[in-house]
Amino acid sequence: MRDPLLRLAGYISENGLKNTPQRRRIAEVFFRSGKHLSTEELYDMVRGPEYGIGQATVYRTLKLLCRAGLAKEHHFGDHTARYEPLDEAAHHDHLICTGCGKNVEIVDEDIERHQELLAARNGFLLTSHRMVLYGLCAGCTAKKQADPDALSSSADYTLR
Amino acid sequence: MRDPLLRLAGYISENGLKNTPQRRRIAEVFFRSGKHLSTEELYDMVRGPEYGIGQATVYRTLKLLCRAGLAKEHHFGDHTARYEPLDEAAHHDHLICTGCGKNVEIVDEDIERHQELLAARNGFLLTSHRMVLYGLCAGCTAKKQADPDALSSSADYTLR
DNA sequence: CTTGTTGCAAAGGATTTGCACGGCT
DNA sequence: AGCCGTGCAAATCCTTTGCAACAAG
Repeated sequence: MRDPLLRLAGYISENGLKNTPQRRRIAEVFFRSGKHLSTEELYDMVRGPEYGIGQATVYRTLKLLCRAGLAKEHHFGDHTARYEPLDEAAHHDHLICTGCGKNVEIVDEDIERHQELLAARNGFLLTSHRMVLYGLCAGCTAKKQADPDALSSSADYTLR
Repeated sequence: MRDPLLRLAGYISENGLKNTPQRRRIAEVFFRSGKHLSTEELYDMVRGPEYGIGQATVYRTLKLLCRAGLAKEHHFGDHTARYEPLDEAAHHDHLICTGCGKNVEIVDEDIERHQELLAARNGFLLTSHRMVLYGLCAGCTAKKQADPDALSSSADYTLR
C-alpha cells in the first residue's frame, strides 16, 4: 500500500477516527505538492473558494499525519515548523543554502552507519536522528564573490 | 585567551558596546553552569535578591553571546531555544535520550569528513551543521523492558 | 556628554485550546 | 444516537520591541 492517502485512511479507521473532507483535502494537497511546507503555506494552498478550512484544522491535521507516521516535522532555522511527507524507508538529511534557502535532500550510507555506531558506543538504542548541513550553494558562492554583502537579505537562517 | 569572560569583554570593547554588570553576571553564570540552558532556566539562575535582571536582558545577552561566537543556539525538541557555551574549536553533536532527556555530546571525525564531502559533492561550501541523534539510553531501555509505558511522561521530545 | 543598555510592559508570531455546532460511523 | 472533528476566536507560550530612565565610555 504505497499511496499515503490510503495509508492515512487506514490509520484513521484503525484508530476510531473520522475521515472528513478537510483531512482528505489537506492530505491530498500536502502529499501532492512540494516538500518542507510550513503550516501557513499549506493553509494558503488548501483553502479555496469552495473550501472553508480553518488554520487550526491544518495544524491539527499535520500533527495527525506525524502521529500516523506519514509526515515529519522540521525546524530548519526560519521561524516556523515545516513538514515533509514521509515515504517510509526513504530517509534523508538536508543540505541548506543560507544564501538562497535552497534545500537539497541527501543521504549517505556511511554516515548513517557511523551514527548507529556512535549511539551504540554510548549505550544508546538509536531511534531517529536529524542532520542538517548549512552552507552556500555554488550560485551563492559566486554571487558572494561579486558582491560580499549581496546575500544577507534573503532567508535569514539563524542556524537553529 | 581561553577565558570566555575575557573574550566577551574583548568583543564588547572592539565593537563599541558596553560592559554592564548584567552582562557580566549573565555570562558568568552561563559559562560556569551546565550546558543547554533555556532562557528561562538561565533567567532563574541569574536573578537573585541582589540582582534585578529582566528577562529581556537575558534574551538580549544570549543573542549577544551568539553574535560574539561564544554561544550557540539549539532547538532540540522541547519547546524552547537552548544555548550552550561555545568553546571554539570544540565542535560536537548531540545524542539525546527521548526517555529521560539525557544529552550526551559526541564527535566523530569520520562523520565530519563525510559531511564536507557530501556538501562539496553538491557544490556547497559547508559553513556549519547540526546533527542530533535521538534514542534510548541504556537505563531507559532497561526501564522500558520492565514496563513499556513507563517513559512517556518525562521529556516529550516531539523530535523537531 | 553621547550612545548603548536596561526593565518593564506591551506587541508579536506561531501554535493551542474551549466551545458550540455539524457530520462521520 | 454518540462522539469525533471543525471553525472561530480567545488564550498561551516564547520571543521581540518601544520607551523613558540610566549608566558606561
